[in-house]
Amino acid sequence: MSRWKPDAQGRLMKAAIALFDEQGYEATTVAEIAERAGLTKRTFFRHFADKREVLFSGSHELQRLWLEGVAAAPADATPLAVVTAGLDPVAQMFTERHEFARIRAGIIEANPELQERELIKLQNLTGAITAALVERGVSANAAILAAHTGVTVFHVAFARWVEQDDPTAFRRLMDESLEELRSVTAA
Amino acid sequence: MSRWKPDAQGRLMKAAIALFDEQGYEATTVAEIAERAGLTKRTFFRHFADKREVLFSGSHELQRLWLEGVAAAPADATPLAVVTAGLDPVAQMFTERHEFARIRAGIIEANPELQERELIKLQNLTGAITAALVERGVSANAAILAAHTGVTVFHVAFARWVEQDDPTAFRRLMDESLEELRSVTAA
DNA sequence: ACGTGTATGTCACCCGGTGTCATCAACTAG
DNA sequence: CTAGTTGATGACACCGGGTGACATACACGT
Repeated sequence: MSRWKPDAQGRLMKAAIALFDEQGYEATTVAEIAERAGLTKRTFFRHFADKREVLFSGSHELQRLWLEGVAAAPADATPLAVVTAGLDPVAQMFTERHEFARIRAGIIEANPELQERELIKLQNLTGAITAALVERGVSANAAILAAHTGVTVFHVAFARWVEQDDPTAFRRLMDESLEELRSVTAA
Repeated sequence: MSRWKPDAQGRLMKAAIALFDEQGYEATTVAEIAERAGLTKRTFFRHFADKREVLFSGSHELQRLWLEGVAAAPADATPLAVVTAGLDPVAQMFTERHEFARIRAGIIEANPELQERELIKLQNLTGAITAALVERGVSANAAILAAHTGVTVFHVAFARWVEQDDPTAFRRLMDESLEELRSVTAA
């Protein structure tokens, strides 16, 4: 027996999401979240850098999966093909978590603070993908634009995916968005 | 004679930028900014929704100019051509403020909080351009992707522009970024 | 001269976030 | 078995961002 109940971080995340969903993000204090998890405010901030971060621990996993897909792309693939090679594992992960993603997206949509955090996570992701491309020998300019394009496709498709009911539609929605983007940018 | 010194908002902006540049964003308190402007903390928050916003009052002007350019685009232009029609007035405005833009960009680059705010301003801009396109009869999907593309081009070119010394290079850098993006997305 | 509107000041308050020290079970060394 | 160490947590004081409520004093129209 350990001294503390296990998985304090997970308890905090669950308590936070439940409270945000019940009564809203702003109306929920960190002390409330901690209390529901059987902990204190000070301990919350030992596990999460700030109140928003409790909703974004998954962004690391997203980045890891995407970069795995990038690393697995064939050596002769175009920069954009390398980026989109990351979409397969990503789609798979999200498909298994459609309901959770919807609840979380609803919370974020209602709060500009949380949208800001989401956007900077996507920008960090863009930066990581750019670095991976440069590592493969892609020029800095092409890398940054290919990464931006891929993340935009993900972002747009994600928004469409949470708005509809089919959990398996994510991969298809990303392909459609990419096709539409191609047709928009075609001179 | 009016009771108060004129342009309280402008004084607050100038005081804020000076202090952020001198001693950093985090190290500067709102009370300090207000004091340098001859006002109080409470009055600062009557002019700006929060501490970050004092650096972003220009985003409204950017959006206004861009949308003007969009409105002036020929009726038969492609969605992306409509979006990029906004880049002319935008480039002109920034060209006249290269030095200011550099200082401000330096402050923002040093602070994740400020980067978040910048990103959501760009997202708001994307939304406004999307709405303008839909208003012109463009489909929602094409509109959102064309707007994202245009804002990405602006964003990438802006970062390159503040890193070099020629104030007049902005328009050219945007054209180059757009060309690179086209070549990246070309199947 | 008298109300009305408006930008500001004052003050009290809440909450997010941090630094510091104490606590106490689990582990490890001897 | 005992003593020292480690590591997650609690307790507490504190700072700064942000807000609500009320007071103040000039400008302006009547």
